[in-house]
Amino acid sequence: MPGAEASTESRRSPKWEARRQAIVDTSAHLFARQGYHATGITELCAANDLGKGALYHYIGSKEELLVAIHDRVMDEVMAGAERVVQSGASPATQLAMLGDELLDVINRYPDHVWVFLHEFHALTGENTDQFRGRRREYERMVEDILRAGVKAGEFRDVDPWLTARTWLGMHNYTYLWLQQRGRVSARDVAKPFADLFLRGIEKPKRPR
Amino acid sequence: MPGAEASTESRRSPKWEARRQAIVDTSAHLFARQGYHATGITELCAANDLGKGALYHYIGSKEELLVAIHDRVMDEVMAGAERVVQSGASPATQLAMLGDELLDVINRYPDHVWVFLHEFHALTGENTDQFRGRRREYERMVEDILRAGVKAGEFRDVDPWLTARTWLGMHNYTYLWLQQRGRVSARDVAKPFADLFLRGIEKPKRPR
Amino acid sequence: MPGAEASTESRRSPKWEARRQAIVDTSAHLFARQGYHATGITELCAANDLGKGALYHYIGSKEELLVAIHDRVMDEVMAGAERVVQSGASPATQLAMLGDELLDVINRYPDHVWVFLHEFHALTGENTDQFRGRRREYERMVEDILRAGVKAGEFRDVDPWLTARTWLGMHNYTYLWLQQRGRVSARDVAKPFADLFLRGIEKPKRPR
Amino acid sequence: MPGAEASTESRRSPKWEARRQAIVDTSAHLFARQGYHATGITELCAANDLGKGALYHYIGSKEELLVAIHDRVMDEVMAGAERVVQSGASPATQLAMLGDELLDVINRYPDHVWVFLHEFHALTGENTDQFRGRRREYERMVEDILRAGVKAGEFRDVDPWLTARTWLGMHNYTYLWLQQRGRVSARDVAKPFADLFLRGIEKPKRPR
DNA sequence: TATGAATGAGTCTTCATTCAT
DNA sequence: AATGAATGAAGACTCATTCAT
Repeated sequence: MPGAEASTESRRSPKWEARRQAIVDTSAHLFARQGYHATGITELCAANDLGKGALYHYIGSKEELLVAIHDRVMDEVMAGAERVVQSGASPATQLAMLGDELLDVINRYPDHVWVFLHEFHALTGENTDQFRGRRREYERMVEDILRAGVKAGEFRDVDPWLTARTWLGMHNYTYLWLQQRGRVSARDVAKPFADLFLRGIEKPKRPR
Repeated sequence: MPGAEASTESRRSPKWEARRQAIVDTSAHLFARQGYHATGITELCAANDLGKGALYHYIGSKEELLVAIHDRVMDEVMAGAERVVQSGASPATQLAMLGDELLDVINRYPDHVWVFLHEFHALTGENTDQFRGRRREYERMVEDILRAGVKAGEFRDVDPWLTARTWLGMHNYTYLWLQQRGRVSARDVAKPFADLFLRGIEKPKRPR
Repeated sequence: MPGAEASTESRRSPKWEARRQAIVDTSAHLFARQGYHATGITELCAANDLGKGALYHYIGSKEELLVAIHDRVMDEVMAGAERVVQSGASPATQLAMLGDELLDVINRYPDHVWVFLHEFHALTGENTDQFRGRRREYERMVEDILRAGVKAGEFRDVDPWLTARTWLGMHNYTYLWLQQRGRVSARDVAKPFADLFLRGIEKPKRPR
Repeated sequence: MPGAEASTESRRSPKWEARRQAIVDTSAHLFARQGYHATGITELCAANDLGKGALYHYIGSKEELLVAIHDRVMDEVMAGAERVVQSGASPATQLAMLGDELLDVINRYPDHVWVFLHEFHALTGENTDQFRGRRREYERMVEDILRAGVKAGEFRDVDPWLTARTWLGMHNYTYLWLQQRGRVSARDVAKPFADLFLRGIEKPKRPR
């Protein structure tokens, strides 16, 4: 059940919703380049060609903007994970698919992901809890796939918790450079990643 | 040699240096927990039990503090890398050693590393350039080891640039959780990392 | 005659006038509970179930709203005073009647009176002058009754100016608590007030 | 136990304390003339010849300023009431003394009292509760004196609750005009007030 | 060495009001 | 009659930094 933006029916007009989305995207770009705290409301106004009042008409508050960026990322990431889980493929295949999906999100939303991975601390109160929860949910999915692979004898007897974090580090960390190279698609990275990782955990035919 | 703290001869008394170092460490802790921008000078004063004037006597400016934290990390990381390079070991061994050293730094300076990986954007002017440079230098060392391993036929024919970033992601990303678990030492993580990574890139005896 | 609402002929349709009056009353309630400055236009819109444009169609400006509330109070108060003066009763009776009338207004328009007594400062320009004038006019009526009573030998030789303000204080101050108690009518308060006040100023049969 | 300003030992230097008090007084004047909400921080800065940062160094927040003004009034009022209660005089005398004390405060702190009586709503959270409590405490003292007088047969059988509010209205309302006249002292008003009020509630020798 | 008062540009946010639709 | 997007000045408050003591 991905993309649950509180309610399916928007409380505002589609025009408002579209403009808001544009503002969220523009702001994500600025936040990614300069940092959340270092980017002022005035700067956001200029970038969106809007007065302060008008900007607040769309965003509610600066933190709501941050939440919207986080949502964008998490919605996409969880949607991808959902597709993988429901494919019913083997653990190894699922892991490769999951990498594909994750890098695809990082590739399509580099700014949003940057913000997501850097500015989590700027969230306050229940926003913190909400995203910590969603993040843990995703991490557990990775762990579960690993556990399944180990149980099925497909993978070595690795520590699922630690190995999941290894996998996550490899993939998440790409937000720093994924778009620097003139690569055609996220697959160009996801493929070698899956190669390396699966070789790294696969059960050897004969003990080394 | 690494760790060029502007000049080898301290411009201040040892007492001053010691106090300054203490302030840097205390501040790193606050920055790591709350973020650089979210931590005010007044808060630093309270944490260090010092008035504003006195604090500035030691730190020069808030950004200098940030630079000092970055230095602490980079000095340690580069010192470790230096030891590895000068060991003259095989590429695979060097990679394992490098992981050991890196995780050891992350383990010993979790706050500093957190700040290092999160607040790079807060640096301005030539500070930005300086650390970008040092970071690239380290990345190139990883690439070089990989390249050497490929050349020596120890590793598969992987892309050194991409694979270096894979390795860096795996290891750097541990700053988020390395201290959460009751692990005894950084080795407990470095060992499985090396296992997984080396299996992932080693040249198979027979083609798969 | 009181209640000069700028002109006797309404410039707008009766429907418009009715709706405007409803808005004035709703707004008085909000102003009384939260204060004039603390109540925003947006809040007034919500309370009246109207958009901003529509609200302004009826109110002209926020200050006009405040003026209308002041008018409501002053019109009622002066109308009551007029009835008293034209009764031709004795000074003591007139004072009692005036108290009845005044507390009746405070009882029927608690919100409006609250605003009237608290937010006078928020009026600007000639609005300030207008209501200062009407207020003084009322105060003078009280003074006049007292003066007449003294002259007629009904009251002691009190200072009319000071005694009028005593009377006003007693009565006006009730806006703070008049509705808190489950009293049936304003008379329940007006009667003891008149008792106390008239005893307090009546000419003693024999000097004390 | 009047004047309990949280603690007797000030946490700041006497110089700071003095400057703060001066700011409180200056601000009370502005608030009294223009209203709390209508007076901006910038205006307070100008009136106190201080920059924004420096002003906040002394006041903490605008609401703290409001609290300080309220405290000034309540501390003085309660101190006066305490003196009266401990005099052990008769109810009638106590009532007269209390009027003296109250009008003296209004006379010495006209601005503070204006703010106290007008801007109570601007307080938030526990500040609201605190002052509501202190105010009720004072009201109860007036009620108690009246009750004692009735019980002792000194006063008629009046309703203490209602009569206390009558007394309070008379006296408090003077804040609007007490300083307008060139009166020498608060006693010039307190005396006629006590005369009127005591005659109004005294037990008649023979029933009227 | 150390204090803390002072600075003033900067922070995010809200305001009453207007106007094209 | 009514909408709600847009304005931009003003709101309260915080910031890193300086400097007389």
